Amino acid sequence: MKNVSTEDYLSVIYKNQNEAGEIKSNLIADKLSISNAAVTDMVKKLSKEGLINYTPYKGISLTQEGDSYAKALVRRHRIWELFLFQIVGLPWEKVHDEAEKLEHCASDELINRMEEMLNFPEFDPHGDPIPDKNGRIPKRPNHFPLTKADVGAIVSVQRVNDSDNQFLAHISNLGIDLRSEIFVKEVISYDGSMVVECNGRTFTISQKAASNIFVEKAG
Amino acid sequence: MKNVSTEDYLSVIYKNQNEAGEIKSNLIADKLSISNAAVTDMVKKLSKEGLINYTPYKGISLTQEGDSYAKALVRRHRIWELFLFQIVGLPWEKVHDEAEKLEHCASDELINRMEEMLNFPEFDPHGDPIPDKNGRIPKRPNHFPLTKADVGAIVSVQRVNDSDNQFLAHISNLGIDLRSEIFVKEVISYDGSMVVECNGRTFTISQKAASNIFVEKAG
DNA sequence: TCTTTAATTTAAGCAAACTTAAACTATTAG
DNA sequence: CTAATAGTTTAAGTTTGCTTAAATTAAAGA
Ligand SMILES: [Mn+2]
Ligand SMILES: [Mn+2]
Ligand SMILES: [Mn+2]
Ligand SMILES: [Mn+2]
Repeated sequence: MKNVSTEDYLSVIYKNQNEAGEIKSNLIADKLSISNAAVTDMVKKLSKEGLINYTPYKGISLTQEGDSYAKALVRRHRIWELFLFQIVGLPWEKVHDEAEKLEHCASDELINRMEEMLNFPEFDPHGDPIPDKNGRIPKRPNHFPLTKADVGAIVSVQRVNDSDNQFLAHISNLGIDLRSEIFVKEVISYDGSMVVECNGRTFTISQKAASNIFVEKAG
Repeated sequence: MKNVSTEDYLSVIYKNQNEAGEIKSNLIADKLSISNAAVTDMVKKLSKEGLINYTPYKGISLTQEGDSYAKALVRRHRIWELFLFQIVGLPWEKVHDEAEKLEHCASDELINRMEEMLNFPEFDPHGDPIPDKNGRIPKRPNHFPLTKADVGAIVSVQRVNDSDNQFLAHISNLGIDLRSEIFVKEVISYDGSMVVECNGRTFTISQKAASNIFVEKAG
């Protein structure tokens, strides 16, 4: 097992790489709240350790080894999140920060045991996929932001953006949960907010919030 | 919350202080597997931070503040241990090492939630007391090593030494658990080993093992 | 193409927590 | 009471991961 710092770099790279698998050093610095110079330093070390590909002034990307290490970290993180949510009963806006630390300090045995307790789940409390022991990532039907749903449609929540705790607490408060069904009654053209019905209650949801909720057409 | 290193020092001091509340720098170095020089360094810092009392060449002891911080750490550690044992189902020889890391990275909220799930327990899986939120430590009836039990006596296990995982796995294998009742049938004077009955099975237990099992007379 | 700007790297330095080796104190034995 | 020894501290140096400021490279606009 690598140290916490190394793990944080790998997981930031993994989560923020573009479609081509590349990331700017800039973005890493941003996400970790450190200077660019520190990133350059560390990136050299990670490269020497064979975890990333790096050519100065060009790009940064994960090697095979770095990628599978990062995938294992994401796995740990999401299993912790689901465990805290489902077994311990923490609300979904609190599990991420907790998991951010716990992911670095549980043995594989404990992670696997929790996975078993949770019955080998495919998705975390925010709807993000959990890689299995072999690094396989569950696929999911296409989903799109709630803002793209048509008036009159009934959709079901598949995933929510887990990067803003206030947002999570907010929609949870409105009664929106993973797998909730939402009936789109009206879209206010002025500001893009939506009038929806969910769990028998009708309320308005802002465009900003709706854009962070991902849904599929309800069958 | 202090950093991991500081926490490790405090908890080693707490757990290894003598009756007068003092500890040799020697012992700290030993327990943390680092040099004496490193301990001297750190001990100065902790002293400056008001967590320990320190006079060069004399003694090291916890201040009020250091003591209550250490107590909170022990609380975290033991709640984690019991949680892993009872809720997650890890065997008692595995919970200590896991808790050793987890104790540094769960929020108070999570610890308190686990405590609640466990119904405000008083003792960890090895029979060690769990300080409550206010630092109060549950008292327990007198207990003594199994080696001191008389032939013919029936005793119940109150606590086991949690510092050796092999020992824990061994006695667990023999069927000895916390609160097990043990009937002392015979003591072999040659090597001090004991023939005992526990859960209907009769077997021999070495003096070494028996000396790490603490019991009280069964009522 | 040349110049301006933005992104990135290099240089120099710092703090934390270690190390080994040497110097110092305290304790204990003769 | 002195000398040997055990325990502790100081000195000097290392590694890791960071900082700011200066230099370099790449990209974009005129
Ligand atoms: Mn998360
Ligand atoms: Mn998540
Ligand atoms: Mn323990
Ligand atoms: Mn214990």
